[in-house]
Amino acid sequence: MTKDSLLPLLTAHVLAHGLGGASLRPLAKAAGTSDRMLIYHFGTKEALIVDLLGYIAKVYAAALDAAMGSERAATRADVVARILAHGDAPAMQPFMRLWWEIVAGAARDLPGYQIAAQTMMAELLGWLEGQMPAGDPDPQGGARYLMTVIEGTAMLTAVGHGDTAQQGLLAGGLLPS
Amino acid sequence: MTKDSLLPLLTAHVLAHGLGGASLRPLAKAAGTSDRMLIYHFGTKEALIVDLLGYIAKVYAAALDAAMGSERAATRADVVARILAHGDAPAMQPFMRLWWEIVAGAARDLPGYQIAAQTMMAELLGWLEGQMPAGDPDPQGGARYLMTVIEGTAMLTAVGHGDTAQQGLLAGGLLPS
DNA sequence: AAGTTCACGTAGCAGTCGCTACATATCAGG
DNA sequence: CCTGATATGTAGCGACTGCTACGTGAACTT
Repeated sequence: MTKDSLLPLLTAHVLAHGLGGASLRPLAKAAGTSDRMLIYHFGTKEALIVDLLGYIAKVYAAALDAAMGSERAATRADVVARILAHGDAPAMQPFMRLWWEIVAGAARDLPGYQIAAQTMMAELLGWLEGQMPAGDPDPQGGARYLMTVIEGTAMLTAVGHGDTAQQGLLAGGLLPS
Repeated sequence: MTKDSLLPLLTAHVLAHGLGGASLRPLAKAAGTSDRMLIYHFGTKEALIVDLLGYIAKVYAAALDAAMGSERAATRADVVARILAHGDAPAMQPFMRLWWEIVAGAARDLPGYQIAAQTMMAELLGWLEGQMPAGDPDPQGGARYLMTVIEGTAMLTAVGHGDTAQQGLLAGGLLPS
């Protein structure tokens, strides 16, 4: 029972039940240990959360790499459509729910949240740059532009305004019609 | 001591200390009452939160109306610049921090969160529609497009990727250069 | 004047929180 | 064989959680 064998189990519990309300005893049960042992390994609940966020960021990076198709999209709209489909996949939804908790924690400057969120966004940006269509006039700037649009769409979707975002993407020429 | 006189004080406390970790006794102290009385008035903590979210949505609507300048912007980029400046104002930052908690709650389907978030986004959309430049070819779609971009920028700013979003807006022609 | 409802204080319930003290059990190195 | 570090279980601490039981003045109704 090392830290590294604990982190995947803790991640699974947090994906299912959330990060903000997580407490040591349920976390320990999910990981097959006791709260006593979690403190033994991580020292503090806060340190556990920080370690866990770092691990989740690495898992997210690996998931993005795995989802990276080798063929490039033909247009920016195709890039947007591809990544939105990826985010809408049922397998991604527990992660999406967790993501907004991470954003909320980052906005409140809780330890570890900012770094984890920045790591994941930097990873997404790199992925997007690699996905930009060949011959795009401004791949760097375009990737940043698409990331902004994509995250706005994700947020509006989370609060039930997904259709509004879709209409916006259409009006902006960012969805294949 | 009625509900309506309590809600502004509760809102102030929640803006300062967050919504997720709020518990009855600190809330009561901030409102000058006891936890006993909060339960007396609202019945349940959950009902209190739902009422509070509804009230906060109304406060947000009023704040938007008050911030609505009478003169229209000349370009879409000016609309974006104006509302981003509004969101970056120091007075708005406690609300922004709260906003991400609301989004996280909506993503987890906590009672009241979705409705409050939808109300606020609908209000913002209406405001944007009224702000679109005269002669804009597609005010409805354009407003939805700008809202998506603006919310994406807000999220990236919250996690410390504000500069990335700025570069994206520039590349998308959505910031006055 | 009697009865009813409202508004509020005090005290406390059962449960959970993060964390600790203490006792072991296991196992490698001298 | 002894010793020290690593690992784990049991019990519990004090603080806090949402919430309730109970009592009491004040106001309003009939």
